[in-house]
Amino acid sequence: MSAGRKRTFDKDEALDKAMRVFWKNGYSGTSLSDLTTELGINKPSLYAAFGNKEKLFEAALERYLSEYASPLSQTLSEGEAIPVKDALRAYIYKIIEIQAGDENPGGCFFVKSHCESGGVGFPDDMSALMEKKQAMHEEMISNFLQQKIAEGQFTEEANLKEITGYLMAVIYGLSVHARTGKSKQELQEIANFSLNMLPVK
Amino acid sequence: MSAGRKRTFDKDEALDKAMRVFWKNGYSGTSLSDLTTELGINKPSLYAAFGNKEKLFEAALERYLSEYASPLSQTLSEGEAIPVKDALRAYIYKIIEIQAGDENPGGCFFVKSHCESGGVGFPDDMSALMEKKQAMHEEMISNFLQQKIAEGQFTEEANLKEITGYLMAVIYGLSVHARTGKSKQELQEIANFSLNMLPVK
DNA sequence: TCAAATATGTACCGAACGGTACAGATATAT
DNA sequence: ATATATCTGTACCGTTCGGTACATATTTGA
Repeated sequence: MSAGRKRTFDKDEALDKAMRVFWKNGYSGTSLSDLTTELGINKPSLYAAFGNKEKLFEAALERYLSEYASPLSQTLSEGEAIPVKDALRAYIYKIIEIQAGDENPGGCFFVKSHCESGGVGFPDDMSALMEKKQAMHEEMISNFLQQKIAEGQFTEEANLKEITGYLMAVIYGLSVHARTGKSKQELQEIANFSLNMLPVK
Repeated sequence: MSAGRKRTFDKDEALDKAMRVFWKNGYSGTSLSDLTTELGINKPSLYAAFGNKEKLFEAALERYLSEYASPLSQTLSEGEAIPVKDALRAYIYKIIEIQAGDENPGGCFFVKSHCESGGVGFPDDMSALMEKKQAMHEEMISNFLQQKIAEGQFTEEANLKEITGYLMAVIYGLSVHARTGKSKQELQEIANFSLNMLPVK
């Protein structure tokens, strides 16, 4: 073990708190004071542990994706034997739990960041990173749907690109609805309505 | 006419520019320097004309709604004799023109503001105002759909609240898609896909 | 035991923030 | 013509911004 004084806070816990602060306030809307107050540490400790504001934001976003997005994606890839609508319903219900859960800020951290992306205060590197993550998410959904199409679960005229874009739009839309304060139940109703209309045999 | 030196800039033009700056960067992401630079005036002139940053933002949001949202709403209310899908398609196509138009920042100013709402840097009064505007928009769409249901254009099991929530989700989702850089054509395909599945007779 | 290494708290940095005082310019009303 | 009203430009206000220097407190390895 290396020499030196021990850190008095849990780094992972601190990152989780930082993620929630950014999730609630956005990158531009969050100050270092907001962070140090919420994390209960002071600036030098924060900088020693995470680099700077931009790097901390990036770490927070990565954490959000690995903690929330990736496990949900597994829901889809594991649901191979399940009818496509049921798999998607399970997927979207979990998303709703996150975005409308009382323990979290409303909505989706990723969507919120997308809305900030491109602005003058938002780091260009981050915009580029988000574009990449966005493409990965789209590809994941597309792969899942491709497989279901190959399995013959969709009707013949179903178009992969359209369904993918549609599903992402619905997910994005639910996220904004969640941010505006819609309840889990309302979101679930909308999700079911959206799924029931899919061109599935 | 009142005495005093004349204003050297067009107030309406300045407000339009301010709207676009906020639209691109958000409330927290926009500084007074950003505004004075873009508007080509200095701070005392800006304050004399618009009050302060918060009031200017409010005026910009109101302008966005009256310039873009309200005329579009008229598209719907005028389309009384038109089949519901065609009316909605015309409505959403116009939205797409705005949100993916090269002359504008990407996405929807209102959705972007909703994502900022509730954050520490965002004025509470503004959050309250946006909630009101949001409710008005929802009611407008709901009224339109109610009428179409009354006309018998939807199938019997169609539920007003669900369709309204669904349509708003689709519109929100398209807005986020637009912010991530999707082309007008892609957005139109997604819009058509979304509309074609509606439970219309 | 003591030097090296790491974390902490205070106190500070220059820059940018939102906002304004004030002097000078320019218009109208009388 | 002149008093009054309004706008403009400069220069500044106190505060907060993101970020850091430095002294002190702990820890480990030798």
